[in-house]
Amino acid sequence: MSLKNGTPTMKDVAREAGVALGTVSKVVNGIPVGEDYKSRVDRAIAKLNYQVNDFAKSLKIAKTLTIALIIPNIYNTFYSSIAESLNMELSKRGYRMLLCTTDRGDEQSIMTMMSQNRADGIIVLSYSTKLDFPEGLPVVSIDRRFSPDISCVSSDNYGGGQIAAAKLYALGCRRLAFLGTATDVETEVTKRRDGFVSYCRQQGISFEECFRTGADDFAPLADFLDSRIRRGKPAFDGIFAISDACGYQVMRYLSAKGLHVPEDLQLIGYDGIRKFGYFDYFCSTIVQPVEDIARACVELVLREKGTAVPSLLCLPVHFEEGGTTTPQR
Amino acid sequence: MSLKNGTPTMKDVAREAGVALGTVSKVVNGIPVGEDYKSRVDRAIAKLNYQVNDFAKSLKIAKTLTIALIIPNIYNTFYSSIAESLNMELSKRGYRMLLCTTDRGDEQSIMTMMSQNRADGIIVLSYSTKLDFPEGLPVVSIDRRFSPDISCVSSDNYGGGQIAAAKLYALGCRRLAFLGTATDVETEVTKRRDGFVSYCRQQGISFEECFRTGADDFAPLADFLDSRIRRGKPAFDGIFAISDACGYQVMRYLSAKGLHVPEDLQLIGYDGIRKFGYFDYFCSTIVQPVEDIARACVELVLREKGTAVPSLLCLPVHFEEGGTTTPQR
DNA sequence: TTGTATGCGTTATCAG
DNA sequence: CTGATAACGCATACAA
Repeated sequence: MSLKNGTPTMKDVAREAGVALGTVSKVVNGIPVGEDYKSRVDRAIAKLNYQVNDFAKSLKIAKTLTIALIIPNIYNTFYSSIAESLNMELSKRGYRMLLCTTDRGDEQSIMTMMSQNRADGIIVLSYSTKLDFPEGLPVVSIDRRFSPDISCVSSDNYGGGQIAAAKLYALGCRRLAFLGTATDVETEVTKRRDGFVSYCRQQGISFEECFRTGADDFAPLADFLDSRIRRGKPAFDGIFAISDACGYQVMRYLSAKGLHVPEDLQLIGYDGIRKFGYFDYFCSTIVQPVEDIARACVELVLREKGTAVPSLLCLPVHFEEGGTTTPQR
Repeated sequence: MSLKNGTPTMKDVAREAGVALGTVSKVVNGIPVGEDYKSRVDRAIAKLNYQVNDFAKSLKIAKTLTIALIIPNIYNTFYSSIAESLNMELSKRGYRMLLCTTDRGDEQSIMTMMSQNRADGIIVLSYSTKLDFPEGLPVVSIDRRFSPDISCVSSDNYGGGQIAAAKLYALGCRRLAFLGTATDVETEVTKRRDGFVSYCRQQGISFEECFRTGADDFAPLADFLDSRIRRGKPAFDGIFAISDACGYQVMRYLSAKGLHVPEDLQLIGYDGIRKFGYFDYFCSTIVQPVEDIARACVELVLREKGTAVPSLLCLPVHFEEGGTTTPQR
């Protein structure tokens, strides 16, 4: 008989099993106890359908069993897939995820909020203005290096850029273009360009590049594309866009100009975003290993204090055909 | 000076303010205390940057301050926008959201999990097999009526169907088609068809309909479309698809067949999903009021026990042009 | 109105 | 190895 509201407590289990409270706690936490004791406790737990109260536990061990995820939003398909994978990985380990979106609201108040007693660690994916983190809280960042002692997890942006260039070249493109975003904050994402440029230089491939200032500022790219289109023919035959979203905008613009992809020129994006989250890709793309990234973040943020952590962890990417490149042979 | 780990407790505040512990608690919870007492406590709170420990509070008041969201996944753009809005609305009221995705994992174990002591209420958006909810826990459902005493919030599916039919008709379509999904579980979503059919009948518009068995079963629709295309011309000039995702699949199929949208036929979907979550719509669509739905869900699930709740709450939708209908004048 | 004491469900300490 | 018992931080009935 459970005492009051129906949820059995450890005390109930102890009484049911005829053992002391501490013994139950030990069994629950996997601390060795006598064989017969253990089985009796196990039976009582099963009978009462007992489950530990996370709140009491948290209070006692001074851990929240919660990891905060700071992310711009969750409706952008890339962010949401990251969030989903993180959530799964965390709950698999008995942690909950506290979702903090920053698009509408100041990030700093969020930081102070969780510095108090709401999270045991922070996973942050944010390209926005500088934020400083609460002392002593493990922080793992995605795609951005805040400081040497804050682990950063990202896809292999540099390698991805190389792959994109190599792919375009292999598909017959000889004059390439990189369309990117010139952010005010330095992130790993810029390495996509570096890898691309590196490959082009190394192989002696001619290329151009153009940058916009943000995701909502397409004008520079439009001007650039305009200036490179003569008599309906573009000055290049292969484009590497810094993201699928950027690539999509480019495609839309090109098609408005009467150009056809991939016939007139081929295009590769980055991220691996699918329509509706699970249909076809928006464009041929360098796919980020979202699940691996999530797993790495969780492992790092849950790491024992004191163990050495890498300052940067790059996970491999791969190319996926998505209709904006000519399928090979 | 905070005692041990740096986080000040109520006791610290009491000592700092020179009042009793209970007084601090009262101030924090807005219970009237003497004016001078209150100001002293407030000052101490500010000085120490005190913040209540949610876990201790939860333990004491036997509430988790947590609402569970049960949803198939979070990468589908519609689901993720719902999740984001719910999260914002909940955190605005001091609640956290516990995200439970059901796509990969059994839903029932989730239910029992939260019946124990993890959530004060449940918001569920799931079309999957029957699930029974823990006793005494407030449950609000989206798009599906589990039982008369479980509030259901949805967009005005019936009205949306009518709007779609009316719109197509107003745009000159005279032979319509409805493409839907025949689910095994009855949901509010089916009313999209009902509203559509109702309008057609009422106006004497001829129409056909075809159903698939699930989102991953496009074959029936393909067969249907095939059989209705003669010499490159479809037997109808307007399509209402039960969702944007369905509409997108249809568009893709039609374009593979050499048909042009909206020239050869016009198409309206449902949901209001944008590419990448914030670009243009995939198709002309009936837009769901996601934020309103979220707000309604939160209000209902947080409602005081005993207050009467509606068994069904329909929120208005509206049409948005998305390139698959001919823009009006 | 203010202060005190008790207990929420756990874990951890320490004596048997 | 086991079993009482003392916190953890807070809210609240109860006493002052």
